[in-house]
Amino acid sequence: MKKFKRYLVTSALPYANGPVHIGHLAGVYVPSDIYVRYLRLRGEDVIWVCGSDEHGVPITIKARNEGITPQDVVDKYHELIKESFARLGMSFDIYSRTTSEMHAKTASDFFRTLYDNGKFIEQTTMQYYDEEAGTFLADRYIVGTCPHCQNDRAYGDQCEKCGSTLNATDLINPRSAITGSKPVMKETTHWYLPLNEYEEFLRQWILEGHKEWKANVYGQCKSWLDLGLQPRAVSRDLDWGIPVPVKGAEGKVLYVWFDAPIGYISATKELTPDWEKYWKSEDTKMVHFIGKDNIVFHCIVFPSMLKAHGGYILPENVPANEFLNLEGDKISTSRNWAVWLHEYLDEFPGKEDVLRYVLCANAPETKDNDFTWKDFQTRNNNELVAVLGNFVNRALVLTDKYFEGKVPAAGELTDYDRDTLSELPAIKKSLEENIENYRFREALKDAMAVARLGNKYLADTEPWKVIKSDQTRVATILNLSLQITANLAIAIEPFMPFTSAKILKMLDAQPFGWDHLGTFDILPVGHKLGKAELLFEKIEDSVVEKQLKKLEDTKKANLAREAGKKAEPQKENISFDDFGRMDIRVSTILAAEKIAKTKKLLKLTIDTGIDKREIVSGIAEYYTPEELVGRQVLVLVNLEPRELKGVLSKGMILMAADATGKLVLLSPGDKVNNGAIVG
RNA sequence: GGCGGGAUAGCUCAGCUGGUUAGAGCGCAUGAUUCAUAAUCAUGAGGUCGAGAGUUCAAGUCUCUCUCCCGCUACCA
Repeated sequence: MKKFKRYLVTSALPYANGPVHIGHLAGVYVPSDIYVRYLRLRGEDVIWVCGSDEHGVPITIKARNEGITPQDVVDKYHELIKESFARLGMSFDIYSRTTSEMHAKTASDFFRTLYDNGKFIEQTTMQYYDEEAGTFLADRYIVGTCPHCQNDRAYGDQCEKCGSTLNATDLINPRSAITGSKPVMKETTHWYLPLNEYEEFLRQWILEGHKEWKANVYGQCKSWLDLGLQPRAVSRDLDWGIPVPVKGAEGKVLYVWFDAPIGYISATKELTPDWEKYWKSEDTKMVHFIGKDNIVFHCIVFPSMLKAHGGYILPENVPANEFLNLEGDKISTSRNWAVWLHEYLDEFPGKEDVLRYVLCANAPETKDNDFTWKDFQTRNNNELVAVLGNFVNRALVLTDKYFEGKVPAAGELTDYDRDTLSELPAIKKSLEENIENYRFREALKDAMAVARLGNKYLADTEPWKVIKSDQTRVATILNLSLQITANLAIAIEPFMPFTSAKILKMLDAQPFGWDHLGTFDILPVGHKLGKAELLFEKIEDSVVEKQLKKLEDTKKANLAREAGKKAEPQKENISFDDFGRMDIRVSTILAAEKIAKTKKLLKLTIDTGIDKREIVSGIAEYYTPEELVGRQVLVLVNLEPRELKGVLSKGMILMAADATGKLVLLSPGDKVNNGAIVG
């Protein structure tokens, strides 16, 4: 195996348009902190860089909605994120931001190098332009009527009501989100990174060279490569971001996905003048910690950028986690369905490690996982309090009671003592292997095994009984128990640094290096211990109930918001003649069948009274074919026929969307003959 | 529909290149114990490894088909 001299660890840059929640933590930051703390304990040369990702359209939109500047938005969240990370003990060597001067220069130079070396394709296309604001409009800045569901607040890239993916040019009656004016098409030039030219290199590097990557990561990459890569635009028409450093590119900035990963480089530069050692030496091991939504950018796009630039090393591994759900539902910032880190820290002071423990023990390493407050409570009470805290407390209290809080001398060891101690090196080995292979859940179990070992040792040796007959033996037992406690402090440090520090304080000791793990003379005989205190406290049902109530309230608030949503504003007036041209008839569904190879489409055979015909309708998600047959519905029969998936659809079934976007059929209130005119 | 990931004890998950009676933590039952935050320790119950077929002396592990869940993607007149 390749031997590395130093490590460069990066964690996905959190996007500065909101606070950090438990999903971010479990997926990215907690695992990377564990990894980095472990490497440091081993005395490795390691740096860990991260920072806020502060460019991009969503931030400008948020700023506009709140009536503040984009800089205000990112300042606010950058500070909030940075502070809450620090409070949770995230041990970044640097937590920077992409609005820093260093980053602007680094990203700009990076682009310029690629530009000068002819690595980009320049392409001129037509895009919407707002003449009133004098600016091109990003997809998100164009609002119009969705061609699918008639929602007149659809965005240029997506309709949030029906979930359709759109192109800005699909919108009916497009208007600018900035001024409300009607945009015009105008020529614009952009630069594209021809990813297709890197396909072969990526294939070799990933598919051949990194078969050891996690299944989800490797699989995603293979999927992308097999589909074939397309050139990807790296610039945008926007006034928030890093200006494209090319003459004539005024009003254009680097695409946020181009500049964000370069933020890792900028942050390293800010951290150390030696930055090149970490980015350009083959004996540096670079590891990107990310969530699964970032796989393509870190495994395909960024490596292609680095390759195009030349001189940079590539990541050795990209351990991406899946997603964490909350109480059975997907975490959502917009629906406020999350446990926010800053709120947790305020509501659970002194319980930083509890969250770290629970998120690691239940991390979505191989598949999406669920965070529940009940599980949080159970793990705290039955594992942290009962196993870890209890063992440390027992060892210290017993020493205090029998030896006035001084480390007693170990006499001759029994076979049982030796058997117990021999477990530690094995635990250490397993712990190391698991961390080095990014299996943090298993690694945490190993660390906890040290405490379990200690509890078992005390239960089996029964010092509280032996003390009546053999004080020397008890001295040995407690010496070993305390050595195990010291071992425990080392083993849990990467996972629970606060608790580790507390144990050290109780032992009145300085941090031990990783090398001491598995040894039994860490604490010298006669050493006076500090004061024992409880490491963890039980979490009562009422605390859990309070959090559940909070989430329930969020749900209620969301429902109320949905229900209270104002109806869409009325559309422009039309003439009676316009209306008269629509031919809507009452019809009966005679047959319904799912169209193969689609998820939403049903082929309906209907009796319109005029004839029997087929209509394709996208309601398969809401109605089964069986329940449709025999129902009377309203049908727009003179709509231009259109072929869908090989079936000619002659007309449209009228439906209404409820608050959740679910489509509901409309039927006559009483039985009416087929063919009856609606109007 | 295509692609990727997942489906293993009540719950949360390990099971690497196929090899003896399928493991862990929590929960449950029983027993032991009282130094400890009613914490601990031991023992046990509990699994046709999503379904079916195949390859093999041998399959949770490989192949095929199917079902369900998650993500990306196509489909919505």
